Amino acid sequence: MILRRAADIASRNGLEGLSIGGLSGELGVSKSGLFGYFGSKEELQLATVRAAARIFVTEVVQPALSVPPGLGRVWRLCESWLSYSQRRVFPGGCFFFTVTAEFEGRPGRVRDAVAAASLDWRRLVERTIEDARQLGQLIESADAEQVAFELIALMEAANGVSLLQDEAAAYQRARSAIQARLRPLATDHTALPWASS
Amino acid sequence: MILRRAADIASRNGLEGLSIGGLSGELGVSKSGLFGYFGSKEELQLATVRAAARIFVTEVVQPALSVPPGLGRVWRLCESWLSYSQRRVFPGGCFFFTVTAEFEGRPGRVRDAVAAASLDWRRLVERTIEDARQLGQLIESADAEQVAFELIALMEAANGVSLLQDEAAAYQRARSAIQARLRPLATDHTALPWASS
DNA sequence: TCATTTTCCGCACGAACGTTCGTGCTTGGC
DNA sequence: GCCAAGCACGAACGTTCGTGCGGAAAATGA
Repeated sequence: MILRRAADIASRNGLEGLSIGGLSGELGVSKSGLFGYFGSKEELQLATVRAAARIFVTEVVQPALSVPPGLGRVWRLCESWLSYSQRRVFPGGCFFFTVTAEFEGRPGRVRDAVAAASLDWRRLVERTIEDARQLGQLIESADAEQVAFELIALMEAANGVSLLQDEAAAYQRARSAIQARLRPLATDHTALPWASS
Repeated sequence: MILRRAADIASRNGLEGLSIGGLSGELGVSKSGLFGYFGSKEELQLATVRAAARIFVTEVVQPALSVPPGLGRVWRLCESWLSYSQRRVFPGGCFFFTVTAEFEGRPGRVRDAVAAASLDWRRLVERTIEDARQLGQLIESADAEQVAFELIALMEAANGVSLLQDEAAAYQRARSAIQARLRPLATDHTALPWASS
């Protein structure tokens, strides 16, 4: 798809750095032809965000849904996110990390779309943790929103550090920090999901 | 200073979104006059990074250096960073958060400067933690690099979340997460630095 | 086969970008 | 008082941006 390439570029240069002329040149089509597909640059940006969200779901969310709810799914969600970032599914690391930082300052429809996607992701992590708690796999007092905030923080930091100072150890740091955060919350310490891998 | 305004703009729109024409317009000077100061846009960007680093030192590092080394200084460092972000010293939140995400993808002198500043900051946090450990205020097994990675992750996440979904609670989340991370590392639980405030 | 519709390309426009140039105005040293 | 030097200005350069228009090519339906 055209939008796949657009998301690749945007993950590196941001959605403003994504130019219609540059994109059409890379794809070997005319600028006006590509422009006609979307009608405006903003629409191209919005379509790119949607396309990136679909890829994100395929790469991160769906693998986690293949394991049953509980602590195992929480861990798998983190693991598939880290893998998605580390494998450079987008060449500039996590698409939403780049684009979120780019638009957090200014208003507009693109910012709203990015914020909505980011919120969806956080809610998903929260719900996955809350499910694990209600299944009795996490202690009663576990605060899903707080834990989700912290896990996402660790994952995004690994993405950022590994990209800026290409330090692959960042991912291992995130992994062990996540395990250390979840371990005291688990009710059954003999069945920690990462012990088997 | 001219560069103060430049850093403000860049914290919102990035260093590429910082245009010479736009900046000169806001300052009421001519485009070519402002251009003459720097000679190129890249030089303006580099000067802006240096200016932002000076502001960062004043706002974050120096307040922490006013308290003696140890766990108290570690906490103060985190607290002044969160305050610096929350008070919007730069209107777009932490300057380096925005600019780091912008340049992590591509090469060049600006990226190197940003990466160096980011690394300096991480090293400072690591050293501050390591000092606390060697002073006996943290347990022997405390891993300064790992802890620094996690604390920075939490702080930056608070910055990002509060900007994108203007959710001020993010800062409180980061604060309590940092405390929870440091608490089991402290040797003297009766003198935790945040208990007094 | 022909008419109609859709797709996409070439081209051009205006605006904004970074950059250069020539020229006055200010100012400090003799 | 004068001259040299340095600033800051307006104008213009070439490029690239997003965007609109008209026509060729291709696809579609009868």
